[in-house]
Amino acid sequence: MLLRCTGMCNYGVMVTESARGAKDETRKRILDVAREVLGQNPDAGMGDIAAAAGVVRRTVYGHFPARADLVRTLAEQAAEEIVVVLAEVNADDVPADVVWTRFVTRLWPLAHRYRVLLALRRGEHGDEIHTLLETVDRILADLTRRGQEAQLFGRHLPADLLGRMAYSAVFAIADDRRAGVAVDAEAATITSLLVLGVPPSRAHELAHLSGSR
Amino acid sequence: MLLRCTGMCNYGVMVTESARGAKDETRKRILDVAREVLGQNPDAGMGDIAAAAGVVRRTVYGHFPARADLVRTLAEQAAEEIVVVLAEVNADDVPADVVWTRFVTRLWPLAHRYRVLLALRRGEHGDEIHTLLETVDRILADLTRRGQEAQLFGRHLPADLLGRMAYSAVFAIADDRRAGVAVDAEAATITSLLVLGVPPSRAHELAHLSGSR
DNA sequence: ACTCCATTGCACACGAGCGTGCAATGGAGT
DNA sequence: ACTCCATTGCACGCTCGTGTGCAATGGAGT
Repeated sequence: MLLRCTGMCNYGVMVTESARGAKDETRKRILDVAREVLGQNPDAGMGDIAAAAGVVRRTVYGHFPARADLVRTLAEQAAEEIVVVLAEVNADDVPADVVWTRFVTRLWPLAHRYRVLLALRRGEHGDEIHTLLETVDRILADLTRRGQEAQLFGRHLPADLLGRMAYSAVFAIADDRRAGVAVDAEAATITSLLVLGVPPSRAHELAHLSGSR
Repeated sequence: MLLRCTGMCNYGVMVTESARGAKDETRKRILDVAREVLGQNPDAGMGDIAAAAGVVRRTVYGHFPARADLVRTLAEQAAEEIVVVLAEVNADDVPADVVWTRFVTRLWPLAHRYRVLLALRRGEHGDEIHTLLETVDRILADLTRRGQEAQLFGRHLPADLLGRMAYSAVFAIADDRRAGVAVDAEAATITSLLVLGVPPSRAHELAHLSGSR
């Protein structure tokens, strides 16, 4: 009952390396699979995840004491990755619409990894996840506001909501099963720019430049 | 075990009117409350719904033999209402962008009623609801295609996906708790038009005309 | 007063998912 | 060979939501 260790414990002790390596590998696989499974069905149980990962339910509990821990880890990873991308792309001396274009372009290939965030936003853990995405939302709101003040983005919606709409549009596109044709990064970029109120011609121009980079 | 009667049975027999009237009233209240409750939390149980409706759990089962029947009824109602609005608004001799504007304007005041559809689309009943919305999606896809062919809408996305994006944008706006300011129909209309690739100036013009009708 | 009947307030059985405990297995490192 | 230790397999107990059964209540219509 002393120091509950959720996840990474005795590092620095570093046992034989490959023994621990095996365990980490399993843990990683569980996380990868869980991201996929929960992305398609947020209500999937530990049993489903375990089966999909090729292990027994009991094993999952060996890595994550509770289902909530697994979900939280997943959400934290996703939010963290997005923040990193955002930090790399966001520069004050670059026009907001260009920043946004680069952001979406960078985000797109990873978008399927974050379906879990969208799927989880509603349902059970709404509040916890909302907290995790607060940082993302704030950065996005600032960027959007900057774009509005530079007359690059529209003012049809308040900045915070507008930012949320624009990037949830990206996820919505990536999310859409039953796409007749495969949708590419350029289409997603254009759509999100349109949401922001960027004129179609400019949106195409931006997306095309970024796409052929 | 003979003829299972889910919902409206012995009509035409019409018992004393107010006795049945009382029951229908309760049923209606349950549906109204369930729409609200399930809209906020798709995983809400029969107990939650009953409590919110001010009745006992057992009573709900008196009106809907199973939880699935309740949600199906809700989904059917919502889909039906949307189809009706669409039918009233959609005319071949009216430009697609005008039709769309009228559609969103008519839909907006009722949008909160249909959050349940969005909330239910993922989770448990995805397939059933998908079927119900097939009609809506088809009409929307046709309309969108018509707009694209008339050069009114963009071609950045295939027509079916574009249509879905545009009207899910409306629901997304209506859905957004934590809106600093109340968002009005005009803002929602503009946003969905932008998604469709309508130039901002034209989008504002359309939304404004429809708003001051 | 008498009769319907919608609602109530318990009772129960059932299934599903969670989280835990513990002995057994088996592979990789020494 | 011997030792770790991650994984397994099966055992529980627990909670929670579902759906059903049945007698009791009480109000509204006659």
